[in-house]
Amino acid sequence: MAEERFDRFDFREAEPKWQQTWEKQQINKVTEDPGKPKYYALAMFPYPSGKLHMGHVRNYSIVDVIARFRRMKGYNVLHPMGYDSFGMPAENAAIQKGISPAVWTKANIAEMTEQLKQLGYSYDWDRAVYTYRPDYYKWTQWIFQQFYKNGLAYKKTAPVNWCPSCATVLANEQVEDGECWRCGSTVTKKDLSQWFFKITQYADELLNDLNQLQGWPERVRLMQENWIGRSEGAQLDFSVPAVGEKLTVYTTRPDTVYGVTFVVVAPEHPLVERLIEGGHIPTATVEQVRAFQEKMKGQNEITRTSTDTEKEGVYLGVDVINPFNGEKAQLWIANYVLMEYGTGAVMGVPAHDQRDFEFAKKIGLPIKVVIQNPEGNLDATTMTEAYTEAGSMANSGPFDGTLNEEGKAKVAAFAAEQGFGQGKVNYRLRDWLVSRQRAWGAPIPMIYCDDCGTVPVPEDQLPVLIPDDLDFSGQGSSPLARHEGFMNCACPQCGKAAKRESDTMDTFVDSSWYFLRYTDAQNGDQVFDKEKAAHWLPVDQYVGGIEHAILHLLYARFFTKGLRDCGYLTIDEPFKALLTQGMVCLDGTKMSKSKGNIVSPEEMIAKYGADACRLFIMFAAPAERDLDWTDAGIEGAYRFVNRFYRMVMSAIPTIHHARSLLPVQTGNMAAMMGALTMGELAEGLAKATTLTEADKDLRRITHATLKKVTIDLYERFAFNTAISGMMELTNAIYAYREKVAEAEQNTLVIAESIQTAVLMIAPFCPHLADELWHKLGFPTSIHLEPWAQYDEAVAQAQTVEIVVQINGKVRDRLDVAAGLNAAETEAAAMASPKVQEMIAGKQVAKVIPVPGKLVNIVVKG
RNA sequence: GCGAGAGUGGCGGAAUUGGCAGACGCGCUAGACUUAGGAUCUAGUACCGUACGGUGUAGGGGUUCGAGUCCCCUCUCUCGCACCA
Repeated sequence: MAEERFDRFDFREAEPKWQQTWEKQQINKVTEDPGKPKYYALAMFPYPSGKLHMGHVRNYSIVDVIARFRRMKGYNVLHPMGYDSFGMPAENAAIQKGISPAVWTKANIAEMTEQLKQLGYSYDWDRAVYTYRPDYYKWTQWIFQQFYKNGLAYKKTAPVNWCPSCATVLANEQVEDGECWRCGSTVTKKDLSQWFFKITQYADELLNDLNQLQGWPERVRLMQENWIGRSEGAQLDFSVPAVGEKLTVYTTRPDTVYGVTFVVVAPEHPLVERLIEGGHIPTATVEQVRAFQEKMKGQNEITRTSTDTEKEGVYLGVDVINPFNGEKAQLWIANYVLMEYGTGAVMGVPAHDQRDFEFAKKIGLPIKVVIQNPEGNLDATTMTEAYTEAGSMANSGPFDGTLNEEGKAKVAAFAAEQGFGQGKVNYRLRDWLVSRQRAWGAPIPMIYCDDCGTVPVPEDQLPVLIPDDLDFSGQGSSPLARHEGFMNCACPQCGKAAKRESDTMDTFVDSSWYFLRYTDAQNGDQVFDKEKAAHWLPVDQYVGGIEHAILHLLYARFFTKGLRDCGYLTIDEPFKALLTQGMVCLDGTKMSKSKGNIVSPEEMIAKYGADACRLFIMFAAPAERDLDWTDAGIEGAYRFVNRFYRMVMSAIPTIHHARSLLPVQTGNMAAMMGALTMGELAEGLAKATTLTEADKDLRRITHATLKKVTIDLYERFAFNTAISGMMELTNAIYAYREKVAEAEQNTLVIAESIQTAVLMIAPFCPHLADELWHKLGFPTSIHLEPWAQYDEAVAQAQTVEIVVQINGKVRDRLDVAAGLNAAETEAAAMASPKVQEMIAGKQVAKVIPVPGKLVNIVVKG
């Protein structure tokens, strides 16, 4: 017989063995089961860039632990995986290396799937989705058309963000500090006709429903709230006598409208052109205006819109009229007014807006106080900054004396009554620009016909396939636009020659609905079965990086609401709870290829095994926080895996011996193989009458640890403390077996503590756990076992140590019976001779007993 | 500038409800076992002090019998937004 390695968990042999066993037995396969509560655990699916990095390992380990734990707790768990596999890197590989994007993508997916399997994640691979495959993007295109039919997708010409390096447009959310989120190039503006999704239609709902998302981190909700940027105010029409038209301004402070001393429009405001065309602006000024416009164009958006940038502008030499009081106000253009927000025109109230104040001071424009402070001493001539606090309206005609907060609505109502304005809500959120001038994405399924206009590709002709003979030599327009066979088609309505849309969809469209497809991934006839979707959704726990706080999470929320309104979903929100995991760092900075500070999961798995890797990454830091990778740390996890293995292996003969003393019912496979079931153990221990103090202690620690770990995994996602609890239990088991004479050791107590420990470690180290479970004599996988039940009574200590403080300083420690009330606790403390000695001759002012914890005696003198 | 979060031993971190600060792990020290060990097991390890004891959770103040935890001020770091009218 071959020598069995006893001192170390042979992960090289055991991990692949168990992976194959699970796959063969299909233990991770899941279908709807009305007999069990459902649980949908989801990790953000990866882009197949090549190999897994530690960030992936962290993300997927967290979700796997949650999924495995929930399964053991009796839930029917949906735990899928897939690939967000359209996008630029594949196309760049095609351009640079001449490999087809599909081939490149497929190879990467194969490699990453292999690694995910090596890590022992419990995915139902039958549900995998691959966004680059026609069977997926067919439905991406189908959803586009549902949105089109329901008015949620439209085409318009607008100044859009353009990344010159990626040669494509970008959504607002994909511009970070004026730079392309992907390549970092400075983004410019271009006027183009592009497809948009009408996310702004849901602005209010997206904002309000954030309140429902109590399972989300506060800061993500806040980021979305800020991004949506709702503001309440009014639009007011100033008149421009020179051209006989209205100039509408947007303001959140209609209560200050009587304080307007100038009006500013964005340099690119159309009114400016009309004033120039009409000859209303002096020639010398026109030159200044043109120069100013040029200067603004040359400035990138960051500098122009930075708070630090000094305010500057040009007086157009034209006046506008305030409709409230008929007063004239100078019309200016200035750098700090943006065409994109509101109406591109603002009223200048220097007394009550800091920006206007600075501008007025610089230029020398008048300042007029119209909100008086409670002291009543606000004076335009002595002000050093704008007064933006509450007050009562002054110099404001019929509104004088009105509290300004009330005045806001009153002024807006008055404007509406008089026909020169109305209350208005504004959002920072823009519609989502989804067109991309790239080939490796889902083609937008639209056709342009000279006679019929824009015509959707009929549903039975979906998907619009990406040709596999694209020319990526990278010249001029996108490869799709250059592909004659793709571009030329017949109009579905009139049959005449027509052209296809050459743009593809933003890859964020693909990832906005992948979690819906998991509920029915192989459906060839529908996007998904409505009932299956209704069964699994919403996602119970979503886990991913904070970098998606706005982009992906906002888009997915929008898609959910959009598909609901198209009649395909019954939920309002896709992700009930969200956990944003921290980054994996090395030497204090995020691991990244460009910085070269990478620890490769591949090497770590090869050296320490998947279980040790998983354990370390879950132990080293709380899930939300950044984690510093250390070699010493994973060594520690590796040591613990082996220490745990030895603990169980050395106890197995004892446990099997205990089995032999008990009757075996026929057909009990586990019993025949020497195993004691958890039920038998509980029963046996309930009857046991000879438990020693050491036995009771170990049982108490076992049950207390089980309780702690259960709560940590169920309610807190405190994986690090769950693991530390298991380490403590391991230490306690070692100590018991070290300190209690062998003849005195209780086999049932040992078996209970050992088996409980193995069950608890199963979600973290699935291979180790199944190996040990098997060695203990169980014929079936531990991952099909129920989670152990803790006994509250056993977990409770019979005696507790209480601390006796005198004036807040610890002076004595007493062992007292558990469950004493306040008076009994106090009496126990006062009975201590040591305490009596220390308070002798002093006046006891007060005694504060805290049952089960401490007693504080306050003495004087 | 605004908003959010964080600051605890040599290091990662724990303290869940205001109640023994430093669990657990790393590192380090010593011992045992060993031909050997960078394996394993055992013990120790916040700081000052020989000790009795004292001091300690970024700094300062406050509430309380009692504060890492609550309140106020200050500092540092991280993230998000950044002239949004």
